[in-house]
Amino acid sequence: MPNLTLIDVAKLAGVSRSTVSRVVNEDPNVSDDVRDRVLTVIHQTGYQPNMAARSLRTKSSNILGLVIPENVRTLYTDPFFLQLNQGTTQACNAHDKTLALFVESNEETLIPRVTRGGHLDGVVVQSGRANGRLIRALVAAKIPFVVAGRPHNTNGTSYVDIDNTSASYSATIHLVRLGYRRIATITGPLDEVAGMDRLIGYKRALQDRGLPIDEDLISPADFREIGAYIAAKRLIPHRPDAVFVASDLMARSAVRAFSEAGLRVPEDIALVGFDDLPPAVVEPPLLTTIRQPIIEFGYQAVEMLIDLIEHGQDIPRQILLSYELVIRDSCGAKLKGLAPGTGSAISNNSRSSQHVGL
Amino acid sequence: MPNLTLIDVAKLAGVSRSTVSRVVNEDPNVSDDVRDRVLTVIHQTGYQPNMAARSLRTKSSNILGLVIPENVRTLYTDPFFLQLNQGTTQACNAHDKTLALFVESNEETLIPRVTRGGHLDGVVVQSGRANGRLIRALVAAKIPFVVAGRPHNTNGTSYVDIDNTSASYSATIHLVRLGYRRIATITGPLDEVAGMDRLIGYKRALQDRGLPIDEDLISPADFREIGAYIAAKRLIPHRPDAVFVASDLMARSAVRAFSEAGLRVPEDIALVGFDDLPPAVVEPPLLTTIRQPIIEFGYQAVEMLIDLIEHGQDIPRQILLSYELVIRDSCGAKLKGLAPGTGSAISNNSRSSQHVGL
DNA sequence: ATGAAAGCGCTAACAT
DNA sequence: ATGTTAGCGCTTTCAT
Repeated sequence: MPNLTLIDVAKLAGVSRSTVSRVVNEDPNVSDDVRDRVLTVIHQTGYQPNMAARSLRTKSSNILGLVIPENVRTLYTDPFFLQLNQGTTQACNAHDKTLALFVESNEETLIPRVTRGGHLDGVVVQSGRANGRLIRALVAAKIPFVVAGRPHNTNGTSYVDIDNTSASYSATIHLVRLGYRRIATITGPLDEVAGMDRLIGYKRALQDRGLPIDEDLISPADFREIGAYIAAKRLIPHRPDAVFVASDLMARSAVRAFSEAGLRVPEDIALVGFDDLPPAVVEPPLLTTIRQPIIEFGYQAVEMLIDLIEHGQDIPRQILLSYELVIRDSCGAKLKGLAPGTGSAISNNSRSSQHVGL
Repeated sequence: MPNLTLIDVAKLAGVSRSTVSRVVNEDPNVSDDVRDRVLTVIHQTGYQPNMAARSLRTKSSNILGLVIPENVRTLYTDPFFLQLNQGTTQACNAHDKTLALFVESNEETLIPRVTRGGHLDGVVVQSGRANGRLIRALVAAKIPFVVAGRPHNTNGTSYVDIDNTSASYSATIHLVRLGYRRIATITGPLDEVAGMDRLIGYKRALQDRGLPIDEDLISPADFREIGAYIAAKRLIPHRPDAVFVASDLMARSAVRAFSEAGLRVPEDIALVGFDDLPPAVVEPPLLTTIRQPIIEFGYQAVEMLIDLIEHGQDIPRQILLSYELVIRDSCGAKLKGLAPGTGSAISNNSRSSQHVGL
């Protein structure tokens, strides 16, 4: 039977309500016997402090928001979001925070639901899409926030991300090392940070190894299946011997496009993907790919957010997480007898996450 | 710049704060010109009412909880939970409710997090597992709740479920109609309602068609892969010609067990599954199975909960949703030329959901 | 170490 | 139609 208040407990314990409050909040300035008495009453009655009243006073609710400006269906279907979510949920559990979910592709209705006063101590924003309006609204509402996963606009905001440039650099270098010379790329959307960074890494790798950058071998796409299919077809006449594809999902499309043109992967054309999500291993050829620590990623975003809430967010914090190159079949390393092992060999970047300058 | 209150708005608009409150809450007793004036100020200032204060007064937070007594990993991996979740999330969006997520397999820590006062207007509990303690805690805390998905303890509680008995009855009848006579079953855990109900439907179908119930043909399992594998092996010496398996995941295990014994599905032994989740169609033989409207299911649970919150929960409400028998390859209907069509033919129970007596 | 009292921002009688 | 007022349950000075 709850609905009892501090006053009820105070009466039962024969003390004032301030004392009960102190006990509940573990204030050391309470004598041991009084504390025991109060605690006993609390346990017997099952008293639970009223959160609304508490947050009204303290201006803090212990609730963190997870904002995903996407369709509900997308969230529960796309393995990227699922893993990101898993990480954030686990982190909230670990820190005893309540997690509120805001999933809606329409910013118009999403924004007021999130900013609607007082509810939230802070939010994690998940999306690769442009979300300038949302972020501006968050700033205006003074809600602390961290952007997780492919942030679009990063100036002055705190975020957690993969080091996309460095990862795509490694992927491309891997292909160079295997002896390929006409290395193409199928990119993500170039107006997204992740898409652009992965292209930059690709270019930089070619430059560093003295290979020419051939615009015909750069085929822009959009992280989606059809876009990648078309992009792959476009590449064929230019006879690449390898392709770095900016996501596993797109890599699968590319495999299809190539095989329709009679090109086998990796015999006729090698492939490296990005993500290491289920599409990478759903069917042969198993994809050599860049593994992102996505769960970790969601986890870190929450921890950063909590830190921001507790210690102020004047200085934006930014973390880049490391990745792994997972070598499987599509790059042809095994074919060439160059794979380090039988199973999926893993080559690490830097094991620990690296902080990046402000 | 938020952090302004009713009083600030009132001053700026030259009215009292009750008037502003009335405008915000769409009370008709406000003259048009005053309303306009206040609304203007609200828009200009970007005022948003403080939720904590509001819920302290009204005893209502507009937050619904989604309680899932499972591992976080399970939630984000098991397609059943994913779909259930999708439905609840969509319903919360549609009703402009904030959704708070509580995912934790340990009831010890889960319960206080959920009941911790005042937060929640109500919760949807998702689980097939025994959750007596959780439910008792909810009752004690006077938090309205609805159980979604295979509730264990149903006395006096409101819930949404599939009509498991009727569905398994249909599945079994389908096998009888196809001419099978030694029809076995691999069950779910018999201490769960869903597991038991599916067994009951199976038995009832055999009885109704004058077939004997042979205990040797009833092989208990637990909705898990290994359990089902063993259960299937156990069945083989008794030479069933068909099996009704209480979940698709288990059906896949059974296919494996049979094929290892040289039995082909459906040529040597027919199979009907349950769920119509991805495992049903991931590889041949495509499973004939019972499709549950799981998303709908989560959606209905939320709507029921809202109704409970608004109109009192003295009378527990209980809804059984209809299912569909999806005919694919594993039952052998096509083999026998008895399938209604080429694609997956669908036979309906009753299209609309049916309310079940109190 | 404990109690008294003020007030967080809001809504809902109750007045007018 | 609008204003006045009294709390909702809690934390937090300020006294003692």
